[in-house]
This record gives sequence, C-alpha cells and structure tokens, in this order.
Amino acid sequence: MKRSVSAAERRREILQAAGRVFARKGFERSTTAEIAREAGVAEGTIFRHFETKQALLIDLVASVLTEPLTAVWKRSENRPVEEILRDVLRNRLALFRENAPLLKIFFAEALFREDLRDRFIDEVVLRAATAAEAFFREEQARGSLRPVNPQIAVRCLMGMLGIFVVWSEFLGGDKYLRFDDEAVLDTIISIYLDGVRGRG
Amino acid sequence: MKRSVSAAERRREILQAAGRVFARKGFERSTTAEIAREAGVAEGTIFRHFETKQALLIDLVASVLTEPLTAVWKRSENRPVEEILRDVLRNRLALFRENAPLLKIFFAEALFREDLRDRFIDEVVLRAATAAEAFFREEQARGSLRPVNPQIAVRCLMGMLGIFVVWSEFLGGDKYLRFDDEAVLDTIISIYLDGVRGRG
Amino acid sequence: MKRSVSAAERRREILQAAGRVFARKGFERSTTAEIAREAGVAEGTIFRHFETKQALLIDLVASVLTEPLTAVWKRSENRPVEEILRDVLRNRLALFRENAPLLKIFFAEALFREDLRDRFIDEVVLRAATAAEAFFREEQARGSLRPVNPQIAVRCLMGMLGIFVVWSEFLGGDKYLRFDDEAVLDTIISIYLDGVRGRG
Amino acid sequence: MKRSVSAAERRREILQAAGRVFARKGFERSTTAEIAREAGVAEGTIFRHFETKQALLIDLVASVLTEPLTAVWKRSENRPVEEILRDVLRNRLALFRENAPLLKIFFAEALFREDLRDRFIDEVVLRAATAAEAFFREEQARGSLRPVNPQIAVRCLMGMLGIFVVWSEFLGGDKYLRFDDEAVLDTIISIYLDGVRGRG
DNA sequence: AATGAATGAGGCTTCATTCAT
DNA sequence: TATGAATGAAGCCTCATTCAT
Repeated sequence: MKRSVSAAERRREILQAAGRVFARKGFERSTTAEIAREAGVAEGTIFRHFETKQALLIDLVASVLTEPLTAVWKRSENRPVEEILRDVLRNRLALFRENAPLLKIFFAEALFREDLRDRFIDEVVLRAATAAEAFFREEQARGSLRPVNPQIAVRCLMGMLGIFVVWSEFLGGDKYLRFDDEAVLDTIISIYLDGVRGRG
Repeated sequence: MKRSVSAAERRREILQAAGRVFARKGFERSTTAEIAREAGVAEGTIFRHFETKQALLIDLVASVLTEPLTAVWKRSENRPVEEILRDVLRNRLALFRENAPLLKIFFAEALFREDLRDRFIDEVVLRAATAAEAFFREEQARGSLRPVNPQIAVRCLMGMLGIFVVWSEFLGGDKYLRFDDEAVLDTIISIYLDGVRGRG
Repeated sequence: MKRSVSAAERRREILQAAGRVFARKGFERSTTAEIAREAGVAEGTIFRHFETKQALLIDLVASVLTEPLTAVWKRSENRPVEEILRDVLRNRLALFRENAPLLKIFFAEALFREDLRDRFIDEVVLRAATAAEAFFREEQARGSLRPVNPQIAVRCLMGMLGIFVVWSEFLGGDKYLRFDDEAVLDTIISIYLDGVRGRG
Repeated sequence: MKRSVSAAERRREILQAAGRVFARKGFERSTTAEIAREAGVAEGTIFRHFETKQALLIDLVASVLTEPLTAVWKRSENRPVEEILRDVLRNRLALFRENAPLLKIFFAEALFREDLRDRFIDEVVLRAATAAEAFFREEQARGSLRPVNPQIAVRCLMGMLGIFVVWSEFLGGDKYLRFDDEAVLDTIISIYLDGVRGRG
C-alpha cells in the first residue's frame, strides 16, 4: 500500500499520470489500469479521487483553463509594435510548449465532443483572440497597424504560431524537421509585419 | 435483406457511412453497430467488405491520399505573385473543405498513432510544403519574394490558411463566428505579402 | 457457375470436400466457406444439397457405416489360426487405412457427442468385436485358442492393431517413426498367438 | 460478487471448471460463458486469470505433462517379468484413469492441431514408449523376452491397455459393457506374455 | 484511505444459413 | 439449379467501475 500522503497530493499525482497517458494514447485508448500503473497506485484508488474516467479528462481540461492563456497585450511605454509582438509571441510559445500535453488532450477531444468543443472555443480560442483583437484595433486607431479585418488578422497570427506548436508538440514533427524557436519567431514577426513581397 | 448490389458499390456505401460516423464521434467512440446502422446494412455485412474496423480507417485515410494535395505552384506567363497565390489558396481552401471530414479523421488519429502520424506528415504536410518551398525559392531567386527562410515562411502561410479550416470544419466554429472565404483569402494574401504594419 | 452435373454427383463432391476439410481441421473449426472452396462450388450451393453443416457430418458418418467393417472371420478349409488371423488383420488394416479420414472424423466427434458416441460403439466397435468374439469362442471350443475371456482377448487384438492406425493415420506419427505394415502384422500375430516370453 | 480468494486459488477453480467443460463438449464447443458458469464466476473473471480461452487449453495440457507419464520400468531384485509388468500396467491404468479427462482433451485436440500433436507425441507417447523399449531390450538381452521388434512390441502392449482406457474413459463404453480392471490386467498380461494359442 | 479481485455491459468479429438474382 | 451478398445470433474479450478486505 502506497505511503499515505494528503488526498490533494494523491489526486494531483493521479491527474498528472492520466495526463501523460491521455497525451500518449488519447482518451479512449487509455485504460484506467494504465493510468493507475503510471501513477503507481491501485486501480481502485483512482476512483476514490475521481468519480469516473471522464472526470479525469474534465479536470485536466480545467487545469488548462487556469493558465493565463490570455496574453498580456499591452503597449507599455511606447515600445514599437515589433517588440510588443515579439514579447507576446515568445511568451505564448513558451506557455503553449509547457502546456502542450494538456492542450493536445483538450484539442483532440474538442474535435469530437460538443461540450469540450464549446469550452475550447470559448475559453481557449476566443479568450486569446479577443484580447489580441482589442490590441489590434487600438493600434489600428493609432495608425501603427493597417486597417485589415482585425478578427481575421489576429487569427492569421495565431495560425502562424499555432502551426509550429502543432508540428512539434502534437505531431512530433521534430523527428523530421526541427525548427529553431527564435528563428521561427523572427520570421513570423517579419512576415506578419512586413510581408514576404520583394522588389522583384 | 438489403438488395444485392455490386460489391464495390456496397463497399463504398459502408466506407462513406464509416466516414460520417468517424467524423462525428472519432474512431474509438464509433461502433461497428452504428456504422452498420448508418450504412443501412447488418453489422456482419461490414465484415464481408472490410477485414476489421481498423481497415475502414485505413481505407478512409487512403482515400484522402488519392487527392492531389500537392498544389500546383507555377508561374505561368509572368503573372504577379499575388494572383498565383490567390489561385493556389482558393484552390486549397476548396479542396480542404471538400475533404474536411476525412482530413479531420486522419488528423485526429495522427495525433495518437505513430503509423498514421508518419503518413500524415509525409503524405499531407511534407508533400504540400515541399512544392510550396520550391516555388518560394524560385521566386526569391527572381527577387519577387524576400529572402526569409522558405521552410518557415511556407509553414506560416499554411498556418494562416489552416487555422480557418480547423475553425470552421474541425471545430464547428461557424456557430460562433463565420468568416467569409473571400474576405479571408484577401486578408491572408494582403498580410502575407505586405504585412500588417502601418505608417504609425 | 459450375458445369451442371447430376445432383447426386454434386452431392458426392461436396461430401468428399467436407470430409477432407473435417479431417484436417475437425468439425467445429471447419467453415462452410472452406468446404465450398474445397468443393469448388459457391457457399450457397452446399445448402441446396444438405440441410445444415451437421448433415454433412452425419452423412459422412453414415458413409463409414456402409463399409463392411465386420471382418470375415471364418475358418475355411481348416486353415491354421495363424493364417486366418493374418488375413483378417491385413484386410482390416487396409480397410482402416482407406477409410482413415472418415474414421478419424467419426471417432473425434464421438468423443464429445452422445449420439455419435452411441453409433460409433454400436456400429463400429461392437459390430467388429462381436464377430471376432464369436470366432474366438468357436476356436476356444475347438481347442486352438486358450480359454481366456473372449471379450477382453478380442479387444486386446483390436488395441494392438488400432494403436498403429491411430499413430499413423490420426496423429501423423509417421513423421517421427514409420512402421512397416507387414512387420507390424507379423509381430502382432506372433505376440498375440505366442506372447513375448522368452525362456530366460 | 464472489468472495475474493487468492489469485492462485481462483485460477485453479477456473482451470478445473474449464477442464470439466472441455471434457464434456470439446474445446471448440465450450463457451467461456459456460466455463464461467461452471466455475461460479463472471465471464470477465476468466480473463483476469487467463489471457485467452486458448490459454486455458494450454494450461490444462501442461498440467497433464507434469504427471509422471513415464512408467518406472525396473527389474528390482530379480522379480519375474510377469510381476514387473503387472505393477507397471496397474500403475499406468490408475494414472490414466485419474487423468482421463485431461488426457481426453489433450488427445482430442492433438487430432487436429499440429502444435498439440507434436507435444502429444513427444511428451506422452514417445516418453512412455522409450522407457518401455529400453526395458524391453534389456530383458531380451537377458533372454527373458523373445527377440521381437521392441518398438512394435511395446506399442502392442500400449494398444492393449489403451483400448480399455479409450473405451471406458473416452467413449463412455461402460454403459454398454463394463470390464473389471483386474480381469483386464490378468488377461492382457497372460496374452502378452504367452499368447492366446491353444494346443488345438 | 488503499487495495485489487470481481463484475457485466458492450464491443468487435465469425460464420451457418437465407434468399434475390 | 447455382450463386454469393446479406444476415444476425452468438462467441471472445475489454475495461470502467464496485466493493470486501
């Protein structure tokens, strides 16, 4: 019998183990037996801390949502847009990478479950997009950004960053081609601000 | 008993039914009973046409791969880069939308299955990226595109387009916010070529 | 569609195919699909000629029973017991070998099915034993055989011969050790009549 | 829910139940549902103790093979061959009867499965025959047994004993004709050593 | 609170049999 | 009469959940 620790501690251990297993296999293919093994507890113990296997998923999803996914888009002290953008993107990228396993689980399940889909859109996508859009509009008013549709423009930026996260964190693409984060950030910012058009 | 049709016809019916169910529920949560119901055949009938439930998935994946996912990037008759880009993107977007249910299934399974992950990367991502990269390099040589890293730049463009497909086709985001395809294309092209920077 | 032949002919073909498959795999593990393939007909055709798969088994069993399993034990013209025995055994051995596949099926199923067990005992074992016992008693009366229990003595002889049939025909033992029929017959007769005791 | 006992205990219960069902119906016709019923456990419980239904069979077969099927053929203190033979046969007969249900299962499956056939021949037939042959040769050298082919002679003896085991244990023949074991042994020994030939 | 054996509903798959062609 | 696609009952096995210890 495993050494008694606080219930909250044990709960956290199980939840993290579930997260690791779900991230490896997906929710349906993960068995409570494997989660128990990964957590180093008996199968029954899981159910002392969580009502159902579903509850593990929901709790994991909730733990993504405690993260400050809303970036701090603010123009402090008249810094150039480029610097602000770089700070935010670097920060977002780090945050995504840290939470990649959980985000992957959330995203993967959101593809097929209405309830999670709604939460994902509301609490991940829209939350992040709305703050960015507000910033974008302000900057447009100020003339530092062109008057393109802010909702679309913000999503374009999210897509540019997102694809690299999906590639390396969700699809394990590093095995094929590994990108350097700083180079990626530089390029994204450069393209996003100035485009790829040459003088040709 | 359902009227006998050609084996190929029945096979196609079952495969399409499976595609619909998988797209709705994901592979694991779909039962062969439901696929049979959707196809209007007895459960056993599925197995006269497909060895296993897995085989349905693999066949569906294969049917994605018969699509010409590699875009035709070519500079015919000195058309401006903007027009070429618009043609390709419009064409890609249409293709993705048509094949969205299958792509979603493929992508969702690729998140957790090594074999499908490899195929997805090889046969969807890299196939599409490689052609675009070649075009990008040529245009750079010609001076019509700036000398940014082509692999990153191409992925940025894929991310910009991809996020809208994921939003509307994978996550059902239209319910929340519907984007007009042409507006999206215009904005993407405008940003990608010239950036969002104003004169502020 | 297979060339039309007489129904009786087609029936015979199917029955023989079933016999071959049953002998290879046993009744339960044989599928009507494989029998059809072996017979070169469509699966449905089997059921035009036989009500059920069981009927194939029953018919095969019946075909064993049309064989003259009862040996002709008769003392013609005062031939020595040794010669009679040799004739009968050689004849039995040949008969068993010819009908080995069917006997194997019959025997194997008799191990687990009451109905076939009864028929096997009645129509194979007892039929063969009874004739032999009668002969044995006659010879005992005549003094050419010792007064041992005829039922047991006859079964001893059956066991001696039977074990070699089981070895080579039922268990494929020839792969390990192949016995020459005439040597076996010589030895059986020699032992059965005179025993193995030396003068040591 | 059935009271929890040690895993080994429950395993044994299930294995024995499986043995009873297999002996009654044969392997293929036995269902895991019936085995569970016979063992008084839920069907799923079987699979906590055995990987597959096949594993039950293999384990049962293995349990036959732990038995000392090789008889101890030894000439202790110049006892007459007759006594040695009687000891061995009586002992073998008892052993076969005790293990008859398992032997029947093993034998029945060996008729149709190459893997079991090989094990049956190697580990039951040859193991028993080889020891007997060695003894036979020694006695021949000593002059107490005649110079007949020992491999054939030993199988003759096995057949004589075997047919009575098959009759009563495999085919339920006692219902028709019941033999007294001692009478059978006496007769077998008498015939095997001295033959049935009278002075007629 | 922890354990892990037991449960049984439900999934995938097989295959004898039916029946429209 | 022959075909072979379709059927669906039934079998094996999985696994989330329960509960006696």
